Amino acid sequence: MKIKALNGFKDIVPGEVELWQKVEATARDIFARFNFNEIRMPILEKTELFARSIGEATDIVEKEMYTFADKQITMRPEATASLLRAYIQHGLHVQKPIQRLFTIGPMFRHERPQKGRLRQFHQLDVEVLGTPNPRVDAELMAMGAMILEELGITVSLEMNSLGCPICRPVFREALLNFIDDRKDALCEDCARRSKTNPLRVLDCKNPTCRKQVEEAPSIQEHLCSECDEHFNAVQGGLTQLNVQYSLNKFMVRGLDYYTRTTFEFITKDLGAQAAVGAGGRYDGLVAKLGGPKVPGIGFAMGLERIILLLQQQEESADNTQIDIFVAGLGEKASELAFPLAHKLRGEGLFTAMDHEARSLKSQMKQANKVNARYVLIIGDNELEKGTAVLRNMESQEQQEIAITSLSTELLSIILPHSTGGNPAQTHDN
RNA sequence: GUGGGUGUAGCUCAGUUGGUGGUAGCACCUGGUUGUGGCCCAGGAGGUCGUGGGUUCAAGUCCCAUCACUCACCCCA
Repeated sequence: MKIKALNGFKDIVPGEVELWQKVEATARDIFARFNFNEIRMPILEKTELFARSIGEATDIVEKEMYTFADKQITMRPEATASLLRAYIQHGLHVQKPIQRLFTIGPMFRHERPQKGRLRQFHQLDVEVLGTPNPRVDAELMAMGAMILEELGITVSLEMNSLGCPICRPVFREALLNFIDDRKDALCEDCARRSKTNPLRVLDCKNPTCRKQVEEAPSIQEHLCSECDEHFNAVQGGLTQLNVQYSLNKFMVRGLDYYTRTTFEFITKDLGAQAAVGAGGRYDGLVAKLGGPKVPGIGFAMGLERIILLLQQQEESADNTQIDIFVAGLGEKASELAFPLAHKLRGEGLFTAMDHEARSLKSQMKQANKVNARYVLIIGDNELEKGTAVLRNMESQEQQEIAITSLSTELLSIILPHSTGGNPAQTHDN
């Protein structure tokens, strides 16, 4: 009986992992350009943290969390709660009044898996803490758009405001009245939602609900003057930054903590899982978790969904490269080649070699397969002469090099990777 | 949690009315003269036909169950 990965859990194997590296590298690069700092948190937290931040009555907390009940600890279903906990615990607001933070890592939710939805999935998550400035809202959306754009993913950005503790209850009341008038026409789910989280009735997918809801009151017309001013300023900022967006009065959030600005990056190409990224402002949350009274805003993107979109676009995967393949022929030569390869690696060369004592033809094939730029051939002939043969795989030219000065000679001929970085990133040229 | 679809080689898949598992493609290994890659050719290796029952002289094929995967609902990134 073979042991397989758990349902909803996936391995990322060579050939696919290169795409992940590309996405993460692009995101990190852009985070740096926007002056964000990385933070990493543990995966396990006290269950209470998520109950308090995400909301007791949300689906995530009610039935989707991986919890060790006896220990009252839970594997994080999202990043914001953990990040804020760390922010509060380390007093980061004292060190710097405005913190711009990002994190990348796995999240866990026990849902039925489907396309673009796994039980362990990965998010990149961004939070700006310490300022209510609407420019930050616009800047964040612009950054999210830039990441997706540089990856070559086309999405639309939809935005709404959910108001604040002052104006949202007023709107909620108006909405409840509206729903009450036509509750018979709404689907079962919406009947339930109207009690638990009436705002969610607005984004029901059921066509008849949708039709009913078209006439529903708009939150955008119920905003208090501060929220309305903020909402307008965010839109002004987006225009200044030349970010395309559309307003969607039906867009609400499943998590309790959002206030004012909310937004989603939507794609048409992922079936039911349309949201590639989503986020919004949560001005009361830090205080609610016992921290300072600072506003915050953030968003998360689903890496699996981004990867799926990239895979749909182009089958181009990796081409990792090797600087030199060391081919030893015969026992004596291999005896010399083995430590030589190690030395080259120490010098910074990406070096491959085969330990199975195979034929030269076979080793050449391998060298070709791993994309080696050069092959160094050491056999009995060479040992006698005190030389080795260096073959340029592309030009097919070969030259002899004295074994005594081998590594310095090689280094001068084979320039190490100019980027010095991950070979997966050098595939552009 | 609720529905639908699909399970044959590492991957993508053939498999006729039940009659010994494929000459299929990709990938892998070894060869095509003595020590040179990509192309081509030849050979090789690789499978408890998801699992467990049942019908039958005979089941990959029919029936039941179960598990897994997958899509959708729900929810969300």
